[in-house]
Amino acid sequence: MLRCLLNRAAARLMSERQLDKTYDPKQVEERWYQVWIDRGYFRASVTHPGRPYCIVIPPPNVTGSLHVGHALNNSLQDILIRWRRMQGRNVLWMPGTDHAGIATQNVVERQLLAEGTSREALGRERFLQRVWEWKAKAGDTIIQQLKRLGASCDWDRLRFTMDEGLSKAVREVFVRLYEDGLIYRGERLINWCPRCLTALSDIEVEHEDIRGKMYYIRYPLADDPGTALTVATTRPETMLGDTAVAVHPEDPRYRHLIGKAVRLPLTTRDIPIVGDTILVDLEFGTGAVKITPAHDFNDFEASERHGLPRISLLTARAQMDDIGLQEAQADPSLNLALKSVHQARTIVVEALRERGFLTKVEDHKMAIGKCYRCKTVVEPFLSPQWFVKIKPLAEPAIKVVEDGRIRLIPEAWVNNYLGWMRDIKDWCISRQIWWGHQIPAWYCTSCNREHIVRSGRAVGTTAEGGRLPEITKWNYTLAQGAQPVVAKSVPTRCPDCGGQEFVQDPDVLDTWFSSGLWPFSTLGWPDETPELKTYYPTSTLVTGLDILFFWVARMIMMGLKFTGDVPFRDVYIHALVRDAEGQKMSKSKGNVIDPLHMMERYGTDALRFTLASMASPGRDIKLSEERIEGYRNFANKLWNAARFILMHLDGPREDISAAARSFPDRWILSRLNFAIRSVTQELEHYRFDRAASRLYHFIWHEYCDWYLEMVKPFLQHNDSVDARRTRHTLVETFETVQRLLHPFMPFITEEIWQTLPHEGESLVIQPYPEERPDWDSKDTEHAFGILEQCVTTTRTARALLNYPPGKPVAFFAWGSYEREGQILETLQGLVAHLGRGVVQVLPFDQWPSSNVLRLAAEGLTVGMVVEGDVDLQKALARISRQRAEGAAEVQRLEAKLKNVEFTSNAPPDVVAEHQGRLKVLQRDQAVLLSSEEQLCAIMRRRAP
RNA sequence: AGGCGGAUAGCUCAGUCGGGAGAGCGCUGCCCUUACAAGGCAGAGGUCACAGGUUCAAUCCCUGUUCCGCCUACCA
Repeated sequence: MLRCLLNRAAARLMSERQLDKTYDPKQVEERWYQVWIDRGYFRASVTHPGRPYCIVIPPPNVTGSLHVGHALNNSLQDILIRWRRMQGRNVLWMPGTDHAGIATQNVVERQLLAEGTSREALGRERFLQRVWEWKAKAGDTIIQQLKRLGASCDWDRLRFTMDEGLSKAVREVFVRLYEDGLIYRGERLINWCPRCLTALSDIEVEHEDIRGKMYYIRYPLADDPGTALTVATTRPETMLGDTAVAVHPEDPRYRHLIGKAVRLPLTTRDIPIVGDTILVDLEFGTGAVKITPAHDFNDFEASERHGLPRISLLTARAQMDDIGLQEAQADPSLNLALKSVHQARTIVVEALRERGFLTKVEDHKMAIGKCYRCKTVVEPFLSPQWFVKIKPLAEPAIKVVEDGRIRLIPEAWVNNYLGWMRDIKDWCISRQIWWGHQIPAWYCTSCNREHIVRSGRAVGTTAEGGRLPEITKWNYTLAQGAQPVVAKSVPTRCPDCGGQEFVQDPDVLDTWFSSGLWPFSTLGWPDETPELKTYYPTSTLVTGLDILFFWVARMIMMGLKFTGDVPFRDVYIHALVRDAEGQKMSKSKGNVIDPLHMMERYGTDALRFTLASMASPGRDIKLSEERIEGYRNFANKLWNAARFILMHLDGPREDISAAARSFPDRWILSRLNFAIRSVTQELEHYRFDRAASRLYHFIWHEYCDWYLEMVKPFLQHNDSVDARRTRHTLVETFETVQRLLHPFMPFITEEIWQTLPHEGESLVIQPYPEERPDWDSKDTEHAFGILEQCVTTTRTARALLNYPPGKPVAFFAWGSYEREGQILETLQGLVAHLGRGVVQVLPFDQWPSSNVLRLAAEGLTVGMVVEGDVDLQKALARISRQRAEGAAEVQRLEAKLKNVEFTSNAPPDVVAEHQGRLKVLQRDQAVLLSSEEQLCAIMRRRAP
């Protein structure tokens, strides 16, 4: 015990001179990242040699904070980027942030609320100033966190979606689309968030199933109140806005009623009965459908088909609107004005019931839409909005994916993408918020006409409501505090009426409008910059599937339209990160794994490696802290391998020809080459998980568990030829390992690499390992297989029999001496070293020789077949025969064996069960095993 | 409602020629062997969801069923 402690103390003294015993990420990461930045390794230049390789970062919200989804997304990008950089490509990783319109505005509005004020109170200009201030303050956070993650972006090129350059691109795109007739303004039914007070596009609405109710309401015929049509609805409060009832023209129940009218309950209005094949499903409900054009998308379309009026019952805050109620001729005694939708429903249902119109209420499963930013229930809302006519843009975007000019990885998403694109609806791009790119549309105050210009400058404000063009009144009324700004300079003169004053549209563009331009706007478009020429189309896009439609689809459409080329070649789509239970991470559930906390605790490399190893295609990632801990241990393992190697490097190194290399050296080079080949292949196929797993297995199990163990005897005598050569291979292989692993674990590999003998100033710019066919050695790997079996067999037998660790074990092999036997003989030293204790290798065909028996008499004896074609039954028969014929010597020795018995007849079931497997039978039976097919011999320890 | 994905060890998951059932974590036993106890060695543990079919042979291919997840969606 004492000796052990002393040994450990001595070892610690020795090692502390070089590296600490455990890897401490903290003091390594910051230091190296600063060096990399200072030396400009991440800087891209169009003049760099090498084929361009470019990734544009999915820009995170400028005021956001790094969550685990970012960590995954950016770890994978950094792996690709570092790998390609080391391969000598001209690499650009373009970083940037997104202004994230609604999300950011909401954040600042919450701050204002806490201060007891509001954006309306501040007014548009001061509010925007406030957001810019917040952006200046918080905008750096996410960037610093990405740096912490090791992201090797070219930070000098950092862009923001509301930069002047990018804003210019946005206006240019808007104008060109307008000129091409692909942008239009119109009063349409859109999705409206009554909390954010803005329109949303279709995909910004999240659907959620709820248990609702279906209400059946009688609509009496106007000319025959005794007869009634019964309609079914889930939203009875909107019935006041009905402007027709539809039935199927082939429905025998109702077809004779088409053209007649019903008296709408709770109102004094008569509304027509129309025939409609699209809206009405004969099988569903009662077969009669109320048409409420201002509050339902289908009904809106039906109203277009039949030329029906639209009555909007709701205010922007989703309250019952006084004017709308009057228009609907609703019974004033109901007192619905300014009641919420929910209250209105109660009132209307109660009134219908009292007056005998409500015939039935039943449970009904239905879906409601919620705002993706604030989860408020959205309302279909009639309002003037800007739209992009999307079909002409979608068609080429479908084609490039069909053609394979853009590859989606995994391919499973192709169908999803195509299906969505083929069914795509016009894109509502106007938002009634303030934070974003204001729409470059100006209205003449005299004639109301709109003018779209590339640049417009406001020169004076007016509070005169009278000066507002009719066309913008709704928008300005809604945006209280947004003072109309009059422009006298641009456009200079209204071409239609000669008017000289203009008011800009107060709305801003959907955030995704500007991020849709990201791949080319960040490279300088619309100018023909060298960057654009060099790096566009970009190479790979790495993104989560949650923004496939929001962002990726728009980039493809915009890229094709404005550059005539695809924005990227490959789209790698990774999964969502969930918690260990598979739940979506959210702050409210409290199941968030904070990547910053993980980096702090386990090191950035461990986090990155975890995320990479879990990035299997087609499955969500269930992240757990234990997993990260496991890879922290992996980093530590690597670290200690480095310590071991450094500890043995004091001494000369000698390069030698391949032929003269030692067995362990030849073996590890062959395995290393295999690792290089597979890691590279897996990366080319975006199989980060497999690449990571190969690295893990190679480094831990092949390199550390076997190679470093095998090498120890070679290093015993410091100046020996063996030691000199081994040192050379140690450096050669371990340096290669650092390069191979660097894209995954950039920090620890740099730290280790710098302490190894090396050429060059940083691992970041070293070449990535390439295949070395001359390192391949099938023979060596075959021999290693035999060695491994011998060693494992010995250890297994020893463990199961509780055989003392230090006591010798005899080992004998069964096979042809010329082949495997000879191999084993040459590896005797290694078998002895790895198998612990004294091991003798004997050709098995001498068995039972006196040598073997002598060993057996002394202790545990292990034998195995090393050649595949031994017939078990025959072999066992031979053993019996030899014993029966009985060399006197054999019998004499056998008699001496107190506790070991040789069994010449393996039980048939044992043979059947264990044939071909390296396996020990039972606790009291030692042995023995096989190479490929055959069980070989069984020794039984007698019970004491 | 449609589409897609998944179901393999206690847990999380690999397994893309149709022939060997695997890894990590967890668990059990032994071991502080001079790189590493965040370690080493060994071990237990599976009807590859279910039912059919094709085949000499199926975790893998086909059909159907069940359960879970996701995406899309205008059934009032």
